[in-house]
Amino acid sequence: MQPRAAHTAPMPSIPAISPADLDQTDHRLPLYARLRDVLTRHIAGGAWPPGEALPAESALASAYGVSVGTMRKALQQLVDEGLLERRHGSGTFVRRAQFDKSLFRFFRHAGDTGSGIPASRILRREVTTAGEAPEAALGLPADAPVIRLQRLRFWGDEPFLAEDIVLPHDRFSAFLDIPVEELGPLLYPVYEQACGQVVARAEELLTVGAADAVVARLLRCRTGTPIVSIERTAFAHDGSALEWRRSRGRADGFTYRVEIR
Amino acid sequence: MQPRAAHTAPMPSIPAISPADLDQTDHRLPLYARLRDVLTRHIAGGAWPPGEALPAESALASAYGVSVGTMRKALQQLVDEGLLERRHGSGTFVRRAQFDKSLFRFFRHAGDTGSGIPASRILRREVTTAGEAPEAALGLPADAPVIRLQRLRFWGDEPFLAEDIVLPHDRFSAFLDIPVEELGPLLYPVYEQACGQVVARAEELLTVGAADAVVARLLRCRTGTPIVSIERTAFAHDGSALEWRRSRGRADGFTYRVEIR
DNA sequence: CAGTGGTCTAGACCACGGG
DNA sequence: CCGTGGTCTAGACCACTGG
Repeated sequence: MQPRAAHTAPMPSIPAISPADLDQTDHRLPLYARLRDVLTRHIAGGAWPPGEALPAESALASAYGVSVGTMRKALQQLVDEGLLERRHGSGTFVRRAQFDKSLFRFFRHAGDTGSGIPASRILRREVTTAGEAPEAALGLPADAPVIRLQRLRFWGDEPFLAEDIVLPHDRFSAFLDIPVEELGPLLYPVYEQACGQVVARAEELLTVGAADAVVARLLRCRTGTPIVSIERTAFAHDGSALEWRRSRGRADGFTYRVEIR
Repeated sequence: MQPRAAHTAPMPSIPAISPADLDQTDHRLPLYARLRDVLTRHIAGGAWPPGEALPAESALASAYGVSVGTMRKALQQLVDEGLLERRHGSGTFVRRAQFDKSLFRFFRHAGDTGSGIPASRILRREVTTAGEAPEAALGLPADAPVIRLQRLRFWGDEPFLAEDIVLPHDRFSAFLDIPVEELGPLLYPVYEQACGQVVARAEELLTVGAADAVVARLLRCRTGTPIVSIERTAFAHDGSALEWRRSRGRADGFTYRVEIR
């Protein structure tokens, strides 16, 4: 999609909505799906500030020259994907901090409040070729270039999670333009805004093992300490794999909550 | 598969559909939601054999005296819940074996195939009052009567999972009429067919701990062996809690897979 | 109160599947 | 070919929110 560089000017606050936007979408898709994609692009581009209302569905419908019912179907899909929130009587809103909720799960120690985002420090960022597990998960050939990230997360001063993150270099080359110091604790918004890559869903695989020497040093525990490992593969709307991530933390005090539907 | 209440007569193969069915639903709900509930009841009652088609949406709509669009919305909700499957050009079908897929997650040991349902043995069934964790999760008063089930699951001869299951006695009294020997490995279909309770979603909470004496005996391991515990609370469509369940198994060889949306 | 999203209708046309 | 579900339209009416 539209990979934007790190230094672009802020978006205009009044988004340019026009029926011509539809021409930039896949003509084979149904109209509501093309509307959904157009709106997704506007939302990802920051056209409407999170927390503020979009135009009314009737206004959007006439702006794009479609019926209200069709626009409703597009909007509803975005609600299902977690991008929008609709409030009866007041309007349609861009959801903020969606990543905390559905695509973000943490190790939690007994004492913490469970709210807030832990601090993180990036230990390394490099371009290499992926190992076996990541490349299989990302569907890449054995020698494809990838961006590899090593990160450590903290509650206060205590490291509790060691992360290895792997991104396909092709889609994420713009990610390398961003100084490591400017990366905040949340990466998915960066993927969206810098690389135009939107995470739609993810799979996680949990296992329990023992700390090896590297992990033990990072987490300040002994080799052999019980460790929980979470391998996550994140996917785009089209089903292609965007990111592979392995997070490891001490098993004591570990808590993982899932909603199943 | 579908264990039906022991003494009931077989269902009629031609379901009696009539607009009067709607009177038995909550009048405060929107029409499509009431249609959804009516259809759920028919499906749970076995009105349409799994794998065979329901009447066409237009036929259903006129049978209930509603418009096609409204009927479509009801049917779509059942698709989202996994009860139905629609195939363009051929029809609407009751899905079989839905419980394997979304509401069923297992401990898996390295060697197993990952397919199939493990055998299970029920060790105890009794009516008591719940402990602290279950009663809080079920939203019951401290001294409410509950049905408590202790169950052990096997891969072949090897026990790998010890389960404690708690059900509110009020809703599940019919469950006690079913002989323990007739209970198969899947309980949710029994809840549906014997007690009319349909599980719509669930929450699971994973933690890692050590085996106490009781669990160690059941799982044939030493006290203190690392153990994974999964606490699940299952909810009905109206949001009320139906079942609390804690499953514990050895941490080595443990695997848990989740899809996040 | 005016404006928003939520429900429901009635119908047209299209795309797919199987006989 | 016919019957199925999928898309899209145009509109009426209701229920909720906020000033």
